[in-house]
Amino acid sequence: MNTLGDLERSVLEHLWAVGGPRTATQLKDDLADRGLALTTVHTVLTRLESKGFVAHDDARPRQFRAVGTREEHVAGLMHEVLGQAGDRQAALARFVGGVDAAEVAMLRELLAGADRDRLG
Amino acid sequence: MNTLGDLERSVLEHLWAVGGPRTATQLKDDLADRGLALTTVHTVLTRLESKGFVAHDDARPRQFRAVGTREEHVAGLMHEVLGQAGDRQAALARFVGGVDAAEVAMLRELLAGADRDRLG
DNA sequence: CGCGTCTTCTACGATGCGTAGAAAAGGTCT
DNA sequence: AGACCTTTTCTACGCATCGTAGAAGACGCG
Repeated sequence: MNTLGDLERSVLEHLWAVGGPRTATQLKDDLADRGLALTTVHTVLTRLESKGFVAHDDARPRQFRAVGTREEHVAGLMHEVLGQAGDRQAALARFVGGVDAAEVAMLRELLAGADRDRLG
Repeated sequence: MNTLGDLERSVLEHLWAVGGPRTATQLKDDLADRGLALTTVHTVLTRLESKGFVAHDDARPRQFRAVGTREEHVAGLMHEVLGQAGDRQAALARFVGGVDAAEVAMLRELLAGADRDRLG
């Protein structure tokens, strides 16, 4: 499944947070606390790209951007994880047993909405 | 987060499937298609144990068993993944958008049940 | 006590990731 | 055009994890 290193995750999350394209130099500065070399940022971006999380254009200072949103990614991972369960319903039952009240309320709303959609 | 290798996963899933304790020799035979050496099975069990997925007693042929169920594990992972979302509700919304109708029905039941519990 | 089994210790090769230098490619300024 | 700086790519090293298992030690049975 997914497997991102710490640095890969940091870079990707920064791109998600920024929401737009970013050059390697900008990213290096954005993550200045890490004190990374520019080439390190490039390597990580290349790896993220080969994993399908990032894309770049061919403008001269390359513009890198995240493919998809953080929430899409998380939802996708959740489905992937759920797929590992033998008994999906049992796993879902345990899962909802651990979400907080506000989220339960929201889920109920969403599910009701899904019904309305389905029933026209 | 989680990070199990292929073999570790196979062994753990077998233990989940079996549901009870199993010796290293039994496991080696259970996974005979892999053609593993007994020591390999032991190594993997030891690693799974150090990760908290397996426990053994101190009977003479050691009995290894899974700690927790597969569904608990999956539910735990789902929470872990959800915790990575910036906007949990958005992630949940996307997530439920991708579960099938039968599961949606079950979720609605579960959530209604949660309400009944909460309201006494 | 001696032998077979079970358990632990140690290790090696492959892969993934953080990290970055070296080199190549491309633009800029005079 | 030539020299120079920035950007991009190539290559690599060190470390951790994992599949894999040999070697050696601990244990129980005949």
